[in-house]
Parts: sequence; structure tokens; C-alpha cells
Amino acid sequence: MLTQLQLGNQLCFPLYASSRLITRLYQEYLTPLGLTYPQYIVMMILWEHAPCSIKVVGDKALLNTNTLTPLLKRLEQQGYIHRRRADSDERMVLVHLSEAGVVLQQQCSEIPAQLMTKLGVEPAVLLSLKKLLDEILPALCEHVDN
Amino acid sequence: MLTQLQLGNQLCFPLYASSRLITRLYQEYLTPLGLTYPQYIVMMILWEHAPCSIKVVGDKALLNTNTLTPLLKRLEQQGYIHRRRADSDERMVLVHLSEAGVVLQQQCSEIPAQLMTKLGVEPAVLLSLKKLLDEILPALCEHVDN
DNA sequence: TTTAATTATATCGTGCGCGATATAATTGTG
DNA sequence: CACAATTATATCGCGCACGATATAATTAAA
Repeated sequence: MLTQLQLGNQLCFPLYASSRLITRLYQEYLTPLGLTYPQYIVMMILWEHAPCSIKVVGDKALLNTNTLTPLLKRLEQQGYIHRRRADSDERMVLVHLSEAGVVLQQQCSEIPAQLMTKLGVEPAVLLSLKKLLDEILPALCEHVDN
Repeated sequence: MLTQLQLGNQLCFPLYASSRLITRLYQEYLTPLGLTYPQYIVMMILWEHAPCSIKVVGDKALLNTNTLTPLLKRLEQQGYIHRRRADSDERMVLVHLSEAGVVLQQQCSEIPAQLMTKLGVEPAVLLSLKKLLDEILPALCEHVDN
């Protein structure tokens, strides 16, 4: 028996599983707004940084254009954003928030708190989890090109 | 500015991002064996529990048949497993390891250690991360039917 | 013992993720 | 200035995830 290959001894599995489960939990609050979880991540970035290029969104979300281009198209179809080539550098596509996109931020404002309440886990536990993940994330990013 | 919607204040994002990045890191070791990361998770379950039903695999991987059925088909095409309806209960499909599937376990035995080394993060940090995730996972599972 | 619930699996459609590749605009270099 | 390298975005193909629905086998209940 190779204990190092038992699921219970893996770090990766609870990471993978909890990420999926939290996403599912979010979905309950996001679906009424017509958002998927990755779209919500992108909207959070845009609320902070729009207008900005797809490149910048990708750097912050750690996603490439093969994921972002269709995702942003769907956000545009929903009317939350619009995209326009930059005049200064025609390679860049600048992503702008629409009026609905700005309003959406207010509609999402209570979601994080609602989710934490619903989850019912000690906030201190979640905070220390976040601290650990933020500690590890840079090491992980080093092994990725993007 | 709604600070509760800033990406840097989210727990969910580093969880989502680190899960994807770790998966990518694994992929480097798994691709040569023709495995994806979710397939590797399923193989770990089978190394411990085969022969077992798809239901059991799903309970342990926290995946449903809409994900598992095609995934198991691909594992079967690769020759690592085979599937047969149970005689006792014809609803169940029992998943068996093939010879190649047993050999594969040996070929994977060094991957976890190699990955940890490559990652270059303090093992103690990873261990405390795993402990926290294992603590939270049950709470997350409560909010899921499956 | 019909018939109604339950259980196990499969299928369909949509939206990611991501490796690989393509294209066009810009920048750097000889 | 030509032309090679770089940069930003887009496209393609495949394999998940997962909500929704379907089907067949088993069990429970009237």
C-alpha cells in the first residue's frame, strides 16, 4: 500500500474539492444576477480597475485570453461591460464598465458576508486559511508563465 | 469603494487560483502518463478501493456521474480500468483496475514528493494548510446534496 | 401485487481552463 | 529603413464541472 498516494494524505485534493464546493456555494447567489463564479471574479477586478486592458485582467485573475475572451464576450452580451480597442495601442482591448456593471457592484455587496454566514465556519479559521493561501500563492505563480 | 468586494480581501479567490495552479503543476508529471489531474484523483481512489461502484468513486471524489461517466470512459480507453455491471444489482457499474492500472500506481508513487520539492514551500506550511482545509471541508459538504 | 418512491448511471448543454497556434500591432535592432 | 522579436488578443480542441433531465433496476408501500 503506497500511503503517499492515499487521497486522505494529499494536500491537493482538499484544495481542489473545497475550491469547487465554495464555487458552488457562490453560484447560489450569483445565478440570480446571471453571473458565473469566474465572471464574478472578473467583475471584482473591473470594479477596482476598469477601464483596463484584458492583459491586466488576466494578470490579476491569473487567466489567459483563451479563457477571458469568451468570458468577456458573455459579460458584454449581458450588458455589464463593453470592450473597445485602445487608440494609443491598437493591440490592446480596453474593458469598460457599463451602467449596469456599476449597479451590479451594489447588488453584489452583501454576497461575501452572506456566504460566510451561511458557511458557518469560524471566521478566524477562514482568515488563517486566507493567510496561508496568500503565503503560498507567490510560490505557485513562480512556476507559471502566463 | 466597497472593500468587501476587493479581490485582495476575498478568501475564495486565492483558493480558486491556488487550486488551478497546483493542478497545472501536477499536469507536468501526469501528462507523460496520459493522465489529467481529475483522472489522477480518481485513480488514487481506485488504488485504495477498487473494485467499487461509480457511486463510491463519486462520493469520495465529490463528483457526480455527469463528470465521472465520460472520465471513466477515457480511463478505460487508456486501458487503466474496466467497467462491468454488477450481477447482484444491475444498476451498479463496478470499476476494476486493469494490470496497467496497477502498474500505474508504481509510476505515480514519487509524484507527490517531487511536487512538494519543486514547489519549494515550507512543508510545515503545507501541512497546516491541509489541516485547515480538512477542517472546513465537512462544513462545505453539508451545503451540497450529491 | 400493482404502483409509487428510490437508487445508480447516463446524457445533454453551457461555461470554464488551458495547451497550442495564429494574427496583427508595436518595438527593437542592424 | 527593413525586418526580426515582442506584445496583446483571438481561435481551436479537449476535458472537466455541473444543473437539468432521462432511464432502468430495485425497494417500499398501498
